[in-house]
Amino acid sequence: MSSNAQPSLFTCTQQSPDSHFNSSTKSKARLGCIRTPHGEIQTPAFIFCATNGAIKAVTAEDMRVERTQIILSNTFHLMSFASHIKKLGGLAHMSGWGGPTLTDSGGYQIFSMGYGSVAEEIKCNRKFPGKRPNVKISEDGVVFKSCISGESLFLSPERSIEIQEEIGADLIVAFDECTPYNVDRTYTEHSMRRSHRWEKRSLVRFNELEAQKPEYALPQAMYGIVQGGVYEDLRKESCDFVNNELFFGQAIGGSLGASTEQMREVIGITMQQLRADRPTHLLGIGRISDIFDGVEIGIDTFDCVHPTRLARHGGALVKGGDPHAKGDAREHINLKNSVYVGDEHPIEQDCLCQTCQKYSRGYIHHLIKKREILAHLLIARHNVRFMNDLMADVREGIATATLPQVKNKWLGSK
RNA sequence: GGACGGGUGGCCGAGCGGUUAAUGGCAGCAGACUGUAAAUCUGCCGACGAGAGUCUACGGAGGUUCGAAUCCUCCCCCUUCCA
Repeated sequence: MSSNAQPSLFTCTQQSPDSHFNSSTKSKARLGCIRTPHGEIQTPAFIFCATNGAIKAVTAEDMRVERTQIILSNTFHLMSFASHIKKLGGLAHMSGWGGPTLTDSGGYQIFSMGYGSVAEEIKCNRKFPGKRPNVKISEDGVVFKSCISGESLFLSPERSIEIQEEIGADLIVAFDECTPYNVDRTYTEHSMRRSHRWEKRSLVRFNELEAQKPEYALPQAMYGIVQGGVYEDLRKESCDFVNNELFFGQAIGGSLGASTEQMREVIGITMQQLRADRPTHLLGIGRISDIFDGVEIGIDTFDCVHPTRLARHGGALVKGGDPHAKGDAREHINLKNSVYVGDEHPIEQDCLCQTCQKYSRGYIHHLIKKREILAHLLIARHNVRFMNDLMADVREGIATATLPQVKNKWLGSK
């Protein structure tokens, strides 16, 4: 390991030229580079979720082969293992990945551990108000009752940062609470202010730990998080907070609303307020269309479980969406569907992933039906490459002012 | 030849007088999935019908009963045990 590693650095290498995304909106898409002790990330980039320190169903080697730049793991899921990770050489080394990594702070679990179904609560109108018997939040921090083991776990800003220091990711995230959609404004406001206080404490602890680090230890860099739910004034207040604290980067978190339209609106408002000299991450978002929306307003990085989870459920991402989809257009094909029986074509004819080089849809369909694990590996691998190629194309589109054409290629002209 | 236990929808398997077109599971057919409690979850799944609904169904044939997959009789198959 390098003994004199430089701290992480973000440079914006190209602000979008005067390419107009549509007649009325100027694109704020930009190219950048995040240099970390474990390597560089060309942005816009997609970050894959390796929650437990592993991408589900894809080896680190295969992630690399399929042109992955960075992966993300989770403080909450790794907290009881963190000291061992340090002994094992840190997240990047231990996992065989070796490249740039990021850890999320565990703030999302304050939310997800509280509610059974994450997706329903974060954006949909759940019929009943959320009650969270498994999570107790106080000013000090959060006690989680693990629904798996039943044990009580405690996370605070200081604890989260200490754990993230042990895990050793290049990029770490301040401890916050991801606010649900279905809470009132008062809750969102109080939660946001508490998250701000927590983020300050995160920063204090982070700076202490960085200052104490021995020569050989790799420096880390911290992201602040913007909260405020769907409320414009709260988002602004939160942006002001993040802008004024000494974070390396900034992430947009919390509930982004109940619909794609609302999400665009919330992110749009937020991006108008955030400073432009820091790398900006959009937490938890990763549909193809959402990525274009985000890139257009200047988001640099995204992370999402969608590509890898979808793969395990039989969904393979395809350019232009599913030609067989009956209802709403969707961005993937469902290889479980019987139309793929005996289909000799690869998932995508022009895809260069290892799966598409060798395996047919018909074979993968068969593997899914027989519940062979290999199905997960093959589809996940394709989806990983798909996202990486998408982002590479997006970067190319920004560089050559052809982003609208790139968007059309990946989303179809519908 | 005798005794015992069985034969239920594509398969396995509950039910043992009415609320049963018939619990479950598997298989099948779809859908969902956005800082991973997720190799998960949801719906459909006898036939015809868009639907209301109408048929046909628990080995076969009779019978008892207002009413039978469930009780009785005979027959046909199968398991195990005894000769």
